[in-house]
Amino acid sequence: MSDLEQRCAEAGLKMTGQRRVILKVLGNAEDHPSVESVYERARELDSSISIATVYRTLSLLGELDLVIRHEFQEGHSRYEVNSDHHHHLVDLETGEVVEFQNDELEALKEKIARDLGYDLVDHRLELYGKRIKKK
Amino acid sequence: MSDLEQRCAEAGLKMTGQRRVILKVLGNAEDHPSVESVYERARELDSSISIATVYRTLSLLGELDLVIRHEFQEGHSRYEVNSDHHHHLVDLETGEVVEFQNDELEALKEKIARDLGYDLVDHRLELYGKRIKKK
DNA sequence: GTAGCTGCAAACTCTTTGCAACTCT
DNA sequence: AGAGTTGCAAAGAGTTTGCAGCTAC
Repeated sequence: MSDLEQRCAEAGLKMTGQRRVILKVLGNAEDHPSVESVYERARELDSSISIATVYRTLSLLGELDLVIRHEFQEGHSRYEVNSDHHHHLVDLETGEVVEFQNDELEALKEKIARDLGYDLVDHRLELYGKRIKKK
Repeated sequence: MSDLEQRCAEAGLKMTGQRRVILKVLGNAEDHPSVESVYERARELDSSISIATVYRTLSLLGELDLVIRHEFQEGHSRYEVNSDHHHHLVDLETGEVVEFQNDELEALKEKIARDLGYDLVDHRLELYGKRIKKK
């Protein structure tokens, strides 16, 4: 049983065939797939799966904090398994997503929220850039 | 003629009654109104205005960089006039949006992008928090 | 005069939901 | 057995668009 399946079981979710497939797709993903992509990849493993189930499952997994839902400026959601905390830089030319992490940044945003009189609950930081061409 | 109207004219937009009304609503807004809010406020000034025109106008103004379109995690867009650069902290309990600016943060995100080999073109930073209760 | 703008309604995209059948525990 | 899950199709929210008439320039 995969780690994700384990955590779902602990949360009281029934481990159906469809869920196993979706968890497998998410676990194998090396990118940040859209709902549509998850659906397509899942269908390759079980062609009877419906997109409603994909939506329902991703939404459940999001509530359990097993996955993170992103809304990059594209008009739809993308998902990734919630492992280590990091942020994203989106390559505007290729759509590729680069992950990064920066402690100074983490401390700074906590401080900003506190100075404004708020407890930081969540945040969103995305950079959009173009690759510097080497000569 | 307002500054916004001036800039629209320079961009070659026809200054219709509807546009004047929408620009006035945006200029007077002290919050970050949704399309629906802009529509409602505009209708108080000209009850014949249609929501399609509001969408079309906001979209045009966005292309001209006269307004900024935000997609806070709410499922719809919000707009504000593009003046000084700043970021937003969204109060999760009231939906209120607090603006802030931080030079250290600006420098840091430039540095992060550069270190990853990218020229920073755009970015998005939003904090979501709850007001610290005073006893 | 005419290119551009408008209101209306229909269409579109992404997402959610009611329901009857099915399945994991 | 029974609560939870599924596929399907319909509905929902937010947004865009085709079209015929109108208006700023």
